[in-house]
Amino acid sequence: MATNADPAPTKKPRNSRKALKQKNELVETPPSPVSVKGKSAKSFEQDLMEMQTMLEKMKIEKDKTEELLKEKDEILRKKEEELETRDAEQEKLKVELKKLQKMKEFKPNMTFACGQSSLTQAEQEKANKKKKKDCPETKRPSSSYVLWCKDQWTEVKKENPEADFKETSNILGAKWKSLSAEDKKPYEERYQVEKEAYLQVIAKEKREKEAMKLLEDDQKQRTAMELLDQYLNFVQEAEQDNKKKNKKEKDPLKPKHPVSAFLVYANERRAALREENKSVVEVAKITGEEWKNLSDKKKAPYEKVAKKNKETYLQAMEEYKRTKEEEALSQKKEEEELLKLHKQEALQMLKKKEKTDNLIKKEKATKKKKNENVDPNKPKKPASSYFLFSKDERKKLTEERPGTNNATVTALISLKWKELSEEEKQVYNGKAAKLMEAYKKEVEAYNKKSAATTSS
DNA sequence: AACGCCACTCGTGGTACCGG
DNA sequence: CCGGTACCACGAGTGGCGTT
Repeated sequence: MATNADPAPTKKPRNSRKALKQKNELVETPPSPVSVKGKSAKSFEQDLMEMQTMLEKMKIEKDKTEELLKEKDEILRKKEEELETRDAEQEKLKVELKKLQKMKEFKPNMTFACGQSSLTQAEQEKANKKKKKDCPETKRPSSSYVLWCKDQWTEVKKENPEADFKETSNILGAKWKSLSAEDKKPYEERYQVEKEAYLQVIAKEKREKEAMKLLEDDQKQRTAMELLDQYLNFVQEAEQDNKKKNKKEKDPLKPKHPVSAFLVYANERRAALREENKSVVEVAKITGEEWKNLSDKKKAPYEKVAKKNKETYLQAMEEYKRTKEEEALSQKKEEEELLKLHKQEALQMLKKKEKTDNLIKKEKATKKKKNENVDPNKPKKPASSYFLFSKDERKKLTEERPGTNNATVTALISLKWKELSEEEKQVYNGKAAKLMEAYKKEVEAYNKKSAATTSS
């Protein structure tokens, strides 16, 4: 009975859609039972049938929704699995991150020249700037105009007390323009003197810098090797105590932070609360709550203690800072001494380099002189047979295939020469022999001539 | 005057401090 | 894991100084 009411229930995707439609139809057709009441019993059987089919349909519907639910469950499960794997991945990443962070703590007792150079560059710049401020000879000299301005400023200000900076500048500018060359001369001279001194200082610094760079370059290799060694050691150690928590190394002498009023209170309450078997977290929560509700009057004693703590902390901190500064100062001095030593070493190196450079230069110069000393009139050696062939062939080849590069052309010539028959070679050999004869005659004549000039 | 550089300030976010 | 506080590092913004 019910089977014919159901068109095709077993397949899923399409049916589920149909099921929905059917459901809607069902919802839309409720008047039948209502009308049943009003109408006679003769349609009762019909109603029963209808209800049965309805029931059947609902059953199917239920099955389908159950199936749908199952599918949903499946999807959810998959999602959960995905999340879990993602969590695992995150955990992995965390571990990696921790490793990386650990790597950050790699503190070799030296720095490689690369990093060093960038570091020292920044440091040097800073130091240089500070130096400029500290000692006047490294300061860029003021121009003659500025020097003159310094002299004239107060005077102009006296004459024009109302004038502000801009106006005073304008007056000075006008005055300077009207000044004769002679009046400007002393300032110009002063500027030149200062400039000269400044340039010397700069040149010296530049030279020292160069020398230091040389030294650095030289040390780079050695440093790199040692650094590599240290790094490898570090990696090994890092892997060994990877499980151990790695906290920053702290200065044990540094005074500890003062305990706040709340912490004083919490510490006092802790013992009692722990006796009540409260957990750590509970204790924290309870003390926090209690502290919030505590009146100012009751808080006062704890605050007093905290205040005292802070005072002693500040005192200790001051003392600590002082000793630290002293340490830093002595260390700085040491470093400066070392730098001096390095500088000397570097300068020596530079001298050595300059010496060798000079030697090379000299050698080159003497070679050049030798060449220059050679009489340009002295007959030149004649071209060989291959040279003559090459000249001809090169011309031909470049005409035949323009754009071919020289190296290829030369290679081709060489090949062709090797493939050349004896007869063909003989042509070039003959030409070369003739040239050689002519050359010999020229040399004879030249020798006679030079002998005559030198004897006279 | 115009420009670059430097020191300083301020706000913000992060962290250490204590206890088990 | 919790509380309040102080400190630190860092970036952005700003005023002032030095140089041309």
